[in-house]
Amino acid sequence: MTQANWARLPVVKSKADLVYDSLRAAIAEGDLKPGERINMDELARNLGVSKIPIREAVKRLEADGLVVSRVHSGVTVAQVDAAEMRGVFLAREAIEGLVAGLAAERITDARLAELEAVQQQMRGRLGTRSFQKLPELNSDFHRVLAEAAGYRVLAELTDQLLLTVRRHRITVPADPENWARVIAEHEEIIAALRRRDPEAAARAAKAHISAQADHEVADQE
Amino acid sequence: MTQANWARLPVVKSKADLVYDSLRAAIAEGDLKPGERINMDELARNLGVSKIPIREAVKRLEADGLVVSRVHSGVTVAQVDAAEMRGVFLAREAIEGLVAGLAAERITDARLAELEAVQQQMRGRLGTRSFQKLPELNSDFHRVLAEAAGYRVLAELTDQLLLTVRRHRITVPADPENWARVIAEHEEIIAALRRRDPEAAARAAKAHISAQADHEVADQE
DNA sequence: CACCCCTTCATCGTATGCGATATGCCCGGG
DNA sequence: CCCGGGCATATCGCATACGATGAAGGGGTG
Repeated sequence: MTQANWARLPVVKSKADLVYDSLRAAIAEGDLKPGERINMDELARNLGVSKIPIREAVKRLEADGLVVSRVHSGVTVAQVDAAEMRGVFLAREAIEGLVAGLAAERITDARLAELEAVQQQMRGRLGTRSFQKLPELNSDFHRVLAEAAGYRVLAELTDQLLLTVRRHRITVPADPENWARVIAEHEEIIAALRRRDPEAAARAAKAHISAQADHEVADQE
Repeated sequence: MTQANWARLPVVKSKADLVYDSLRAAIAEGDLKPGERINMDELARNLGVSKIPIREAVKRLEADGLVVSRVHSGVTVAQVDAAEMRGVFLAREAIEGLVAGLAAERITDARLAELEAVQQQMRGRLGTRSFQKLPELNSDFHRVLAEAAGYRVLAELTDQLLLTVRRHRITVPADPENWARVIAEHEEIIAALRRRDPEAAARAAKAHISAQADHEVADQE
């Protein structure tokens, strides 16, 4: 039964998988910006592979909603619609509230330590004002939390939604004060997890997402 | 800004898209059962196309989590892990509660009529005991409801989660009494929507998913 | 001078073919 | 009788090549 899970982690990665990982990371990091054109032939030449692995990677990205392709007119990185962001945050609030409640019930000490390690790194990065690593660490925090909830599907949903938020956030400049608030709210979630208090954890997680939503989409209307 | 949305509905469908639709439908209907092997060469011969469109379709299905592929050892329809189903239902409860609440605030009369039409069809199918169309209609119901919430992302999440449930449900025989309960609970959701009562709609939707979860995963442990 | 059509080009979509590799069977040894 | 190694085969992964189609620019005409 766990076999199906391991099967999704291919031991040997095909070239298409490597291209997929590369492009996905580039989109997540903002190296490929929304609306930017992707030329498949050029990409194939640059990476030293043929178009086929490129096409397969692009198809997967399209299924993920990260790129859009119009026939015979190129592939572009998907736009993040500001109006949709509100829906994304609402979904995150629902899912991460659920996740935090479940995690409080069943989180192991090892995973709690892992979460605290991520939190510690975020504090360090904030202290040295090296902000560029913070989005990745923030993703790690939410991913570890979601994994602690015990259901793979919840981790996947969390990852998927947070990626959209990261892509949207690229369009706005870094804001140190916001990161300080994020880290403080993460601390509250961790505190509730330490007490194994599902109700408080869910409340803290929902408040965290809600506050972030206010920060990111309030000025859009 | 809405352009990006329309771009995801390609006007002209490539062969890869047709193969994708075909396979996805076959998996949803249960014609391709979990664990079943998919031979790409054979599929290419049967459909009269080369392997390339097949491969691209399979890559998209893999991104959707509907198939798993191990290198040089074939592609199989993904197993639906019974333990994961509990997580899927928890996620659905969170998302569809949110969806129903939003829908109650902003549903149009036209869309409400659409929802009632689906409900009417389900009643008809139950009356004539033609159960095989009910899963599809049930998907329609939840899809229309999610679209009424106004955020594309919520509709996509709903669709994705419900597809997993449908695939799991294939493994168990049809149960007329269960469909009667489903339809009754749908009616309660519709009633709350008619009154434009977000709180009641959310409560009814959550109760609906929760009851279904009890029905489908209770006997698994 | 403006508009339209036609040609040209760039880019996508797909077929074919070959190399790589995991799987399963068969045979020999313990 | 059971187990391990080697070979045949099926299947996948990728490169090359060609056809199809939308986009853009230039020239001609009203």
